[in-house]
This record gives sequence, structure tokens and C-alpha cells, in this order.
Amino acid sequence: MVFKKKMPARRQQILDFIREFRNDNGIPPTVRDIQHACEISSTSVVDYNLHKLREAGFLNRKPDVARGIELLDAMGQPDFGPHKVQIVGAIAAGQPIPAFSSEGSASSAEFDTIEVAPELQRRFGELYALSVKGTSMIDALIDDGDVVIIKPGQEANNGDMVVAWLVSQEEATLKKFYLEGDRVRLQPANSQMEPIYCSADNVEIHGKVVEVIRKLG
Amino acid sequence: MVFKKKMPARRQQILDFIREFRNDNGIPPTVRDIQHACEISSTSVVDYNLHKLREAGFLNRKPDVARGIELLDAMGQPDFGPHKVQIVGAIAAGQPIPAFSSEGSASSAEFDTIEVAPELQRRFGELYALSVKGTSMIDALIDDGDVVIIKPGQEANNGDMVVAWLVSQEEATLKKFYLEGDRVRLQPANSQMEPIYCSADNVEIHGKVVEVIRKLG
DNA sequence: CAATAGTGCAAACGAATGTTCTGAATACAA
DNA sequence: TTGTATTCAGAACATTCGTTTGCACTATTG
Repeated sequence: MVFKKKMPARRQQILDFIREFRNDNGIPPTVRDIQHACEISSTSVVDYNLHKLREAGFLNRKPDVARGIELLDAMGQPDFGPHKVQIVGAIAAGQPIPAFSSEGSASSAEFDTIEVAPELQRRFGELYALSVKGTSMIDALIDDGDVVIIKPGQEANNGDMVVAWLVSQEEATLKKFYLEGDRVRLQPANSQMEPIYCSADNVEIHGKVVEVIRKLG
Repeated sequence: MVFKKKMPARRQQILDFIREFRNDNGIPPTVRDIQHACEISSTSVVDYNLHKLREAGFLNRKPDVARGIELLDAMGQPDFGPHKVQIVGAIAAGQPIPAFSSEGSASSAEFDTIEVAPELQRRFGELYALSVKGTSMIDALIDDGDVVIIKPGQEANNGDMVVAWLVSQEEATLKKFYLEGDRVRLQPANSQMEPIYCSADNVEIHGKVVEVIRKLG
């Protein structure tokens, strides 16, 4: 159980300060910025704790470069810069999602992307996006052209809006998910619409919808 | 006509490099980074051009701090960090928008905020947000709890979705805007609904909706 | 107790980096 | 042309800043 030894208060304070400083100033702090802010009497103490934080995977340090502290997000990726999410395909009524069927597609590269709030990626980690084609999702108040941000995963809690793949129908849909015994109720967001009931093994969850974005103008 | 003297190629190159470097590395370049990337033979030349770029309003420099170059966006604001937009109030059917009626409210401070994609603010400049209460906007596919991002302004082009204030009714609404002679047609996004017609002087445009955000989970 | 790892402190070193000085080449207007 | 502002070059300077070294204190373990 070497997972999480308690983090010393000072180390947590340093980590918090780095994030705050970066949010306020747009650039990471120097060792001495941290020293003064955390009322540490020596830069070597800061250096020592930064070293420990690096070992623990909270940040990167570029050797010999000023302000070379780079915070890492939950995925261990640098969390600066425009937070782009790949739009891996389109989702439409009764259509397979291309990116899922042709799974062998090259690692990435030629996808469209959409910028999202950095906070989203910090909170959920890796994300992808689907562009909605057609008005088939209108019952979920999702229009043609909207983009849904998805956290990939095979599991969902009751009430989550999920990307569901109906195996026998070969159809993808966005619905609210409820597990009821050994069958699944897929409920349109518009409660006046009738839900769909499926046996659990006919439904594959591909991810949870965490945000819907509609660009205008 | 002192508006835009042509920018020397080298200066443009420097500006482009700063942005690119910042996107790639998360921190601004040093003077010497710029020097080498742009194949300039002296740091003083870089310093000179940065000075000129600062005068022209493209960037800020924090004196004596490493990597103290701060790019400015179209509004002259630093363009780093989490791009938060103030949620200045709620919009609901037949209700005034609190933030607009009590105009004397303190400069800001105690508003909620929502993070948006940095690219949005770079493109539109100053923005604010409204939280939608109730289902009165359901005809525009905007649900209770959705947040609309607004670019403030009194003007709109035909087809824009706007925040319209109906003076005599004392009512705020989100509709598509069409100017037809001396009257205004306010068209719900759902084309099956009937439009509202008003005399032009009964409609105040408070801003254009540039994005709708719905958070789930 | 001794041994060891973890943490904190002070001081100094040296590389990285912003700044300034002097001069010259270039462009442009009178 | 002449003069003036702009732009560039080279070098040196001053500060910032990452890094290292040596030592001390504490806590835990055997």
C-alpha cells in the first residue's frame, strides 16, 4: 500500500501556491517566489520539496530554465495551453460512430478539435468530443451542430447521460442511463418522451456526457 | 491616420514566435529564445523590438523578471490563465435581469463565474454570462440551468441570437433577431413557434449569444 | 541505544536572463 | 545631398534564479 502517504502540509502549500500563482500571473513561480510566499527560509528547502513533488508525479521541472515548473494534470499531462479535445466523429440517429467502428484508425492527427475550459480537463482527465449531426437528439435538447464532451468509460451511474451503443440495432444514442435489475432504461432528457428498455447485454456504455456546447454566430 | 503603420516582418515574426512558443511550452520565451529562433544576432535587437511591440500594445513586459513577456488579447487584457466569465445574473421568462436593473451594483466581486475556452475570449473580447432559470427558453433548446455566453453590445445582425429587452413588457428573452423596416421580428430558434413582432424602439439589444453551455453530472 | 531516512536551514556558486551602452547600417523625408 | 528616425550589431553589465554543498534537527525502526 505505497499509494498515498500523507502529503506534508508544506508540500501541499507549495503545490497550491504554484497553481494559484500561475493562475494569477500566467507564468509559473520561481523557486524564490515559492520561498517567500510559503515563508520558507531557504531555497534549498523549496528545491527539496519540488524534487519530492516531481517524484510523486505532480509536476515536471525543466532543468536550468527559469520558471521551469510545469504542473501536471490527473493524466500526467502538462496542463497549460489551449485545452483541445478531439472531435472523434459525429453521432446521428441510427448511425454507427465512425471512430468507434474503424477502431484501427491512426493514433490521431487528423481529427478536428474543440477548445474547452481548462477546468473540465483538470476535473475529468482525458476527454473526447462528438459532433451531433441531425436533429435526432432534439428530445435531449441537443441540436444539429452541437458538440458533446464525453468522458470515456464503460460504467455509468443512474441518471448520467451516456453515449450508449445498442448492439443489435447497431445504433448510437445519447440518453439518461438507469440500470433496473438486469435490464437498462434509457430515458430521453425530455421526460414527455417514452424511454427505451433494453437487456443489459445489448447496451454498451461508451462514456458519460459531461458537457454540451453550442456555438452560435 | 496613425492607426496601423506596417509592422516590420521581423517584429511580426517575433510576435508569432512568442505565441507559438507559449502554446508549445506553457511559458513565455526568454529574450534569448527569441533571438535564436528568429536568427537575430543580438539580444539588444530583441529587446528593442519588444519595446516597440509594447508601445504598440501587443504585449506587456514585467521588468527584471525572467520570461516576463505577457501577450495581450484584442481587449488589451492578458490572455493567459483560466478564462473566467462572470455570470451576472439569471434570465427567466417575463423577469427582468437583476444585474441590469440594479445597475448601480458594485463593480463586480461577488458574482459567480464560469470557465470558457480561451479561444472564445480571444475572438470576442469581453464577455459575460447569464444562467437560465426555468424552462421558458426550451423553444430555443436551452434548458433550465444552462449558461449562455454573451458578447455585450447594442447592435445585432439579422439572424443573431440576442438578449432582447422588451421595454413595455419589462421582459428579457433570448431570440433570433431580424430587423424588418422599422419593426423587429424576434424568432424563436424552434421554427415551429410563432415569432414576436415589436416596434424597433420597444426592443433593446443587450448582447449577442455566442455560446450555450450545459454542464452535466 | 544506534542507524537511517526525511526534512529544514544557510550560504555560496554559476548559469540563465533582462538591461544598457556605443556605434553603425538603413530608410525616409526635406 | 543633408538630416533625422528607425533598425540592427556587438559587447559588457547586473540581476535573477536554478543548483549544490555542508550541516543540523526530527522521527522512525531495529
